[in-house]
Amino acid sequence: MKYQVERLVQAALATLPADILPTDISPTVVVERTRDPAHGDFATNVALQLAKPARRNPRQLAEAIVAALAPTDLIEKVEIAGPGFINFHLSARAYQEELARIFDLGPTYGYSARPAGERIVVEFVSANPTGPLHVGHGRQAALGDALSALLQTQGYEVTREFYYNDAGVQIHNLALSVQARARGLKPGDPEWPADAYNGEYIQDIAADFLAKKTVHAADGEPVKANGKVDDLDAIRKFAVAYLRHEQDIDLQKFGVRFDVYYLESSLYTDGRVERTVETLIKNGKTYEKDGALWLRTTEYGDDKDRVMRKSDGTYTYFVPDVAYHVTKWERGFRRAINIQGSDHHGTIARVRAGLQALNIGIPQGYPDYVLHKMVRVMRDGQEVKISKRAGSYVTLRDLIDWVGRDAVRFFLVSRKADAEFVFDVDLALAQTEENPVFYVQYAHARVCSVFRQLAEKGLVHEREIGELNIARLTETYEKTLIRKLTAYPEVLESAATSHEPHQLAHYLRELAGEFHTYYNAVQFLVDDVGLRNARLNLIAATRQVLENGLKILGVSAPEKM
RNA sequence: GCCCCCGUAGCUCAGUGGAUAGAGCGACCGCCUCCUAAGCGGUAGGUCGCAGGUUCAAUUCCUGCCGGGGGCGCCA
Repeated sequence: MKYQVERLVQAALATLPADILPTDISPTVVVERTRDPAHGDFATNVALQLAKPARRNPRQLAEAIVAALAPTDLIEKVEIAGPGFINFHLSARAYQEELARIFDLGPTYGYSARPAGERIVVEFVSANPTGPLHVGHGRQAALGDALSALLQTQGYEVTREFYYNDAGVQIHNLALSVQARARGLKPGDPEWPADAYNGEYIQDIAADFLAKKTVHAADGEPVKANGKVDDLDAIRKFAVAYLRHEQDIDLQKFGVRFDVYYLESSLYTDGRVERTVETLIKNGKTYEKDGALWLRTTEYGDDKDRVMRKSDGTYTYFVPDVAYHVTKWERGFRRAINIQGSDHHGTIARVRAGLQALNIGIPQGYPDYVLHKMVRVMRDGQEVKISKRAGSYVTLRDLIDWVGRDAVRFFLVSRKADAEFVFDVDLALAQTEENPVFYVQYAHARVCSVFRQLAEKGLVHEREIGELNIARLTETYEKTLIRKLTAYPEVLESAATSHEPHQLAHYLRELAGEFHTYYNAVQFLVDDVGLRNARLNLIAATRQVLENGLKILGVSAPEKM
């Protein structure tokens, strides 16, 4: 709908004579939803924007624009208001057409009509296979999956990707930890390794290793333990497979699926890390100092150069990271979005610098990042900092067990990523008024209930009759609800392009609110067939939009509560 | 010291270069002979951290300061 108004204004501007609007001015028309319904449905400030360059009084200019608008039955009334805003009041017909689109498109209502077809990779979670997923990973999973779904509504072909840091020191420490547990040691013992992982899950892995069990991660081969305590390599393989499988279970419980698991170790085995380093050396972007190899990241805006190859001959973590991002580019992803904790923000400059220094045509801002702040968990009015299984942090599994998947997913995307988040377990558990998840789901269930009652009365919903009677939906709360419903495609576009899924969560909360108001104000199952079906159309459309929006967030839309 | 993010109602948070700054919770007052009261209506509550600047217009953009969080490793 917004587009239609935008195009209308644009066309009007194009027809203005040069003495009113000089031809060298090419304005970008911004049409917005009005905040106050008295100002109509949409408004543009284009006359105010143009007033200065055109050296004209804004109201005068607005009048000229309005006069040049092509006639259309989508708009009932155009007004000039305040200093020079142009307000558009849509016709009942415009709304009827939009409601019809909701029915016709169903689950795909709100999707962008433009077939972008561009491929984009969204990387998220990317947890080290050294322990259970924590609540921060949960925030990433909720954000990443919702953002991916949002991008899909805009026509992108999205790949959800998980990067496994299965090489490096932390994996070695994991193997040592399991080995120590297998030998009967525990944290605090004198022989317990210094950098070991202390969580209880290490004991579980050791026990299964000794019992010669088999584990199977989502995309790997089954790994059978040989039970030999001295075989550190076997322990490492088993422990990694074990923890990857554990993470698979958590993610599945959370309703998040990945298309690609990319293993850091593969970057070494297929020579990509070496090739990356060679290219950087060849391009003259490196130098030797103190027995280490350095990358001149300062040439690309970093505040100091960074070590690539340590004096012991191993690489620092960002080297495989650069090699990894080259594969994203080479796999045809012209856009890449990484979702990470804000504690990683310092690494962004390094990775981008490495990609630039390779000089293979990757643009400067590649990849994009969405950084999120920490999650703190409150329960019974106190912060929860530890869990039995992981030791030093609350796991995603704990959270899902406590409050259920729907609440966790909705809560974790309901705030801007860059704001700190306090997860209130008691609030999420409350199946009462103040819990936003239940509030939205309840709206959906209530519509379903109305249709069940309709069937019990032996009646059917007749859409065409409703459409003929849409003009009878004249109450304020009916108009407000229609307006809200038809804003849905704009919300999806905005949330997708700004990488902000929380916009959708807020929208759904508001939409549910408008519905509850409506529900309370009128009876739907009235004897008047025309009015009844007009109202049923409206709430059926509401149900559809609620369902579509919740699906994007990975939250269920129950028919009964 | 440097870099990034945040600072809006008692609390948790939305929002915007424009027309009276919003929601939920909490407080207070109302609403079930009626499709789920897990709901709805109303009242109260704000110098949008502080100070400058840009603009016809700043809570929104810029600069500085104050307060909170995170990051500044030959760790990942």
